[in-house]
Amino acid sequence: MANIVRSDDVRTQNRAKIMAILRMKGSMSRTKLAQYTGLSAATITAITADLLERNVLLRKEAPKTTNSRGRPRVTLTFNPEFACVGVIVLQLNHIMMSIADYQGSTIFTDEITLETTTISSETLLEKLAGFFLAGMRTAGISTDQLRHVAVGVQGATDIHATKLRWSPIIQHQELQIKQSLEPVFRVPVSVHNDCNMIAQALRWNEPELFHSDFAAILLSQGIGMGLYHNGELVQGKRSSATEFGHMTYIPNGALCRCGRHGCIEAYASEYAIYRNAKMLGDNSEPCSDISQNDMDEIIAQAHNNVALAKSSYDRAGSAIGAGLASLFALLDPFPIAFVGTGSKAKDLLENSIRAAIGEMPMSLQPDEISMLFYEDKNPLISDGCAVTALIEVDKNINSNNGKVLKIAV
Amino acid sequence: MANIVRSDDVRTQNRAKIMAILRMKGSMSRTKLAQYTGLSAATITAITADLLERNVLLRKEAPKTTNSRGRPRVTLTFNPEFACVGVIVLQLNHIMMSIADYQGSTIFTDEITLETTTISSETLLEKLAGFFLAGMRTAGISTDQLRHVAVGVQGATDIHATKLRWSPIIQHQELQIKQSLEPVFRVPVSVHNDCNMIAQALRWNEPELFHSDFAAILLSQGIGMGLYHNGELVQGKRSSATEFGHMTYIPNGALCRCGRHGCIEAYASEYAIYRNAKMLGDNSEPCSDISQNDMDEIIAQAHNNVALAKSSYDRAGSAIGAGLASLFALLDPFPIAFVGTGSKAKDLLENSIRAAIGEMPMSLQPDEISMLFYEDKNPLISDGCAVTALIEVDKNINSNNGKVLKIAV
DNA sequence: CTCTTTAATTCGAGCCTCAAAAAAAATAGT
DNA sequence: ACTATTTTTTTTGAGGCTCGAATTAAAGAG
Repeated sequence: MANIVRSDDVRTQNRAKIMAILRMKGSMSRTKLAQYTGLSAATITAITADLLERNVLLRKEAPKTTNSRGRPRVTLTFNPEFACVGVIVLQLNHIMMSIADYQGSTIFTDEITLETTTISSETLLEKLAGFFLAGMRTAGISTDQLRHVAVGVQGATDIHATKLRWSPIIQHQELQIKQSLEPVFRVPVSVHNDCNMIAQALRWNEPELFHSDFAAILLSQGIGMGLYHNGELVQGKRSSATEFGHMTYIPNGALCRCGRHGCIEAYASEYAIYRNAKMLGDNSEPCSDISQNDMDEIIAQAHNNVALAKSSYDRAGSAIGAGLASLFALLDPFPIAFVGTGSKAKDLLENSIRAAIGEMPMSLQPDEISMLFYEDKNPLISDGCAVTALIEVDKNINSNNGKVLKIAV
Repeated sequence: MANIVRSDDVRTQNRAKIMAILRMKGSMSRTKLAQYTGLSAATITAITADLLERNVLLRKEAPKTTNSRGRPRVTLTFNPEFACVGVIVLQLNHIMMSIADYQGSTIFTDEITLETTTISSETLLEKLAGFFLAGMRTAGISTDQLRHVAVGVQGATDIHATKLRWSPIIQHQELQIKQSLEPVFRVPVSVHNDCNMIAQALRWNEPELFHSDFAAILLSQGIGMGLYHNGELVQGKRSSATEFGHMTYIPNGALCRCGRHGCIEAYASEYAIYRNAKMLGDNSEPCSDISQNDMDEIIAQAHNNVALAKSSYDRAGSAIGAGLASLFALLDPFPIAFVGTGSKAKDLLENSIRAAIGEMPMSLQPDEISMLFYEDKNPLISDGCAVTALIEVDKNINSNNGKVLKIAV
């Protein structure tokens, strides 16, 4: 139900609208803002004057290319120096970090490897914090400028973006990331599923293709999904993740990493393709450390028409296609982005995916469904986290009237 | 993006909130309204004064049971005579209609049978209109009082609630219900999927059990679903229906009524259970006219441990359970209402459904999932339509400042 | 150096909500 | 019967917000 509306809620809403448009478009003049928002010029002046005074926005030097008559428009942008945000991406045996200014430009980035599976929760959290702070120091950025840190993780997070509920990359459950990092960073920390961050990044980078309704499917060790429906991220009731990989493909079928049988992941993930191509049997224990070389080799075999390799990819495609068919039955068809090393096998997968989707009940042609492939997931995850962090800062500025939100120690 | 912009939008929002609470609770005093909405007493007075003057609300004679001190509270309700709404439910060979007053009490109801499958679209639409208007005359209600007609149909409607896109009960596609009935009734007409109406009714009747996140699954000739997630009805991008029955259960499995193979419906609908129990084969043409007697007989056999009958129901339960497991992987587990004659077999289905849901990856116990069974679908569909129609009228009063919206001929 | 054009700002009107004060309508007590 | 008390509702004035109209600012055109 819509919330109570007071007079100053109107201002908050409209300011949010202006900031959101500016975030999306980068920069814009007041007149254009009035057109986009539908607000009057007077209101735009009032709101932007406030934001300019508070140093949130900046008057940008006009390009002056337009040789038209009249008073020139003044372009407004976010002030890059107003704040900065941090990104930490936690993956199997790998941590990335980056720092972006308030305009969204990355100003520093670093990564390290470390054994995530054997390490204790406490040590892992200490490492995360230490590695990020080291990056801040190297980049020469004072912690005073930091306003938010978004953490992207492989695994299921909770709906409130506070913790990692379950993940294949760590042994113990319930990694309380927000709770333990906030006292260190002294700014709000949020925790997000990597696939959702990929979807966020795609939505940001290619709004014409991916906006209201689309899915990003991550093909790697596991199978993940970030799904937007009606312009909103689809999340569970408690957990963040739309666990596409754990939808049922074959009842009582192949053994999945999650312990159940017949999940899509048990047919379409790297370990599933690997064990099928190596004839290890559908109920053999999922391998967690398959090298990229191993996978490349299977792809090469498939390209050379080695039957077993080819059929392994066919099976993976069929599993993904069947899952998509089910999803399309629920929400109608939408475009899909396949992300991650698995999409190196684009040509091996696409046909069987389309075949398995088959004809939709509503006589929708399968060819209408657009599929795009992105091999490199990491820049997308980072970008998604950065955007998410910036949006959080924007929200904060808006609701707290620009007061810097710091966490008490 | 949220859209509150102007000062009067604030009023519209807050008035909507008051009306929604009053709709839900039936009646309430101004003081209680202030508590529930969080608005100040002054604002409640202003808004309700306006609604009282426009005859939308009514001062209800106080029950006077409370022998407390102080000025007695005046209870406010919707004025039953302010308007009335119509309901038409279109099913296989069957039409129901009813009329409800503005408070939601049903004041007239009627039904007829007619061959929906053989009739032409034009004749069917004429029949619908004629039957409803005849009901209005019999009930002695002037068409001036009518403010909205909600049509509930079996099949997929479009997202704008204007037409029936596809249905097993008619031969031709794209039945333009809104377009052809509005000129006759001269009030707005909306078209809704029956399962969504069932969900709406359950949400209304039992808000403690079914509110933000739940599904209603209709078990009858086909398998339908009305799904609420995060307090909102889940709909497709273009079509209304979450086609649970057409999610894939067994790839390339049994023949479904939709023409594809392996849908849940091809295992769990009446025709699926019937053809399995009668050993007609999974690819035999789906029967559309199985009598309730036939189904009752199979249920009786199953209760008498006839293996084939029992296994038919087991299989149906497994199909439904597998579908739910997939849905739970996407959205986390939620309570389910099983509705329709199929839920007569409650005891035969529940165990195999729960078994197929199995253990959820997030270590959620399957017993936590509450399942309720409702044999009689029709009152739920009617109630859902009535509530939907009333909400439409409320919206209209709110946005058009109470002016009666009539359709020009 | 003035005219025209376009952008941005200022100002008063009109809403809306809210808190505080006032009024209304009952019961309790003497 | 009459006053005090209690609770609900209304009235009143202040403050915030957006909007349209008028005004000011900052260019190019002639």
